[in-house]
Amino acid sequence: MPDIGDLRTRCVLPIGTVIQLTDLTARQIRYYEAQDLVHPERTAGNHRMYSLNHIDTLLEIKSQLADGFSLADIKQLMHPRHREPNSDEEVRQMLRDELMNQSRLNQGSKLRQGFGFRP
Amino acid sequence: MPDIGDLRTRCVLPIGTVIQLTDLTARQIRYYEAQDLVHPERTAGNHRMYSLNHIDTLLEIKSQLADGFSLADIKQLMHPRHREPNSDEEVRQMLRDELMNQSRLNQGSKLRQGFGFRP
DNA sequence: CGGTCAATGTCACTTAACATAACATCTATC
DNA sequence: GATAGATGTTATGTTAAGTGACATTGACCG
Repeated sequence: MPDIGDLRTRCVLPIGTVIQLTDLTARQIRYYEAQDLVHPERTAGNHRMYSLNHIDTLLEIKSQLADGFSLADIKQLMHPRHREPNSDEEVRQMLRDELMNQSRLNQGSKLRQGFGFRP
Repeated sequence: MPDIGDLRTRCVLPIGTVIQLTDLTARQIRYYEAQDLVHPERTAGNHRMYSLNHIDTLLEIKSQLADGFSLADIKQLMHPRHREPNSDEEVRQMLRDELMNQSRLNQGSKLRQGFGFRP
């Protein structure tokens, strides 16, 4: 085995490869970066380079989007700064929800909807 | 974990990354390919793309070269076609030799030298 | 309904990365 | 000292990727 260091964190993948591995468009990938959801490194020539962990993140974003979350929501989930609008329990519920891949048929942002739990 | 398939065999690394990971020059990497020692895939635009297994191979070549083998030797070692000039035992000896990283101070091709074993 | 916003597509233009080919160089070996 | 193996260097062309502006689509909202 090569002495390559941590293969999951080393930024060795150009955006073209990321497109293949995630089935996202370059536009999407760059937009998610603009929204502060991924932070690829740059080459000396300013080209983005991604790690396998970045791939994971992007696939996670893709999955969350498919589940009806907005990018803002996802950002909240990834960096739980000061959880204002929802209680911790609600966040946990969201994560459980996501984990079980249920509730795929809603419209709009789940966080904005408040999960439809308050009677 | 993403459904990325076999990460060791998937050709996702451009030559620039290979240069970083192996500390070889582009010239060397392409030359080894011309000598039939590595066989990267190509993108639609004809750019070489390497897998982690290719990295292994290149590092192996680098190591063998450092041990005094010629590219022709290494090719023989990698594809033992019809072993003519040396007996099986000699080849095994070569491999043992390589494995123990001994005899680093010789000059010329080890195969051409005949290992200095015949009295 | 008309407007706004979020997410993405598309186009134009520029630069970095990579490809090939030819020639140069250095070092053993014959 | 000519030859062959391994690599450096340079020139030139093509592909991949960068940014920025504008268009589009679909929800939502007053």
